[in-house]
Amino acid sequence: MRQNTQDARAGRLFDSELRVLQVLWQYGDMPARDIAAILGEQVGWGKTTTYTVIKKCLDKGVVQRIEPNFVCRALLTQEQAGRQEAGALIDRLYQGRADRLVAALLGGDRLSADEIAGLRRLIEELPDDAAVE
Amino acid sequence: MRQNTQDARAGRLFDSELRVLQVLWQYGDMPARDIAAILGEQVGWGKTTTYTVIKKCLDKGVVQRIEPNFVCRALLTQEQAGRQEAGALIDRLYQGRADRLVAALLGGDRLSADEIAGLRRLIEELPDDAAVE
DNA sequence: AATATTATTCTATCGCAGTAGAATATGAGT
DNA sequence: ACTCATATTCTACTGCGATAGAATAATATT
Repeated sequence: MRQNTQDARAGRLFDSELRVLQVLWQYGDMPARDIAAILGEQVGWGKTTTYTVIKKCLDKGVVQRIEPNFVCRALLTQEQAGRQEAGALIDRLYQGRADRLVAALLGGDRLSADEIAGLRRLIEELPDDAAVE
Repeated sequence: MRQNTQDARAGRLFDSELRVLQVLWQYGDMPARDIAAILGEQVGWGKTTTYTVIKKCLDKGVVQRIEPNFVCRALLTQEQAGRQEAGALIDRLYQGRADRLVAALLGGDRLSADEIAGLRRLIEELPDDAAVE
């Protein structure tokens, strides 16, 4: 019997893969062994764990392997990953309407006054007719 | 060897549980057997599956059982669930900064012109000093 | 009350994300 | 070329979310 009857998230990134990507986003291209060192220290992973997860990222096409030295390069930007995940959340919990998520955040307590001010500036600069669909 | 080295999501709702909640949000309080009927049709679940998932919701405290007739009531609003999930996403991918998520959405293509206009109105009505932290 | 039907629980299977030990390959130093 | 150290792969275990069959309890029907 199949799992996840109708899977909404296609190329979902797992937490473990995200950890690898985050290292690459933070430090740029980097040999696998260094990633292992960093994640070993940051989250206590054994080095084989890191290599295994990197492998999955390679298979999934979100990381590229460059020789020599098993240098890893993220093929997905942090922005792309963020949008992708946000999109999945919006579909799962906000009936596909991004504005409802934004409204929920504006109405919640996760935004400081400064942040709201920044967003206000941002949204005022946006052209009225942006992103016509 | 513990799994999920440092789990960011505490009371996370699983997709299956969300399905049950969504039925309750949509139709209001409802006997388990009716939920099973709906989910059987909507997503093809066997009825025992529904009962099992409902049980988990009960254990987790997000659904309340009311007798007679095993009536289920959501103890978590859709808004609460949405904020909770959004918060997890923000922590996972936006360094805990909600405004970055909003900015990403504003910069993306998930918002129509109408939606942006609505948000602009919303944000303009917000007091400058809302949600001081 | 005996029987049929439907509701509910008990318990189990399955697949996958997370994790890593042991085996192997690669390179450095002599 | 040989030894040692380190890098990389191979393979496997584990826990849990998803799913549901079989057993039991409750209710309706005759």
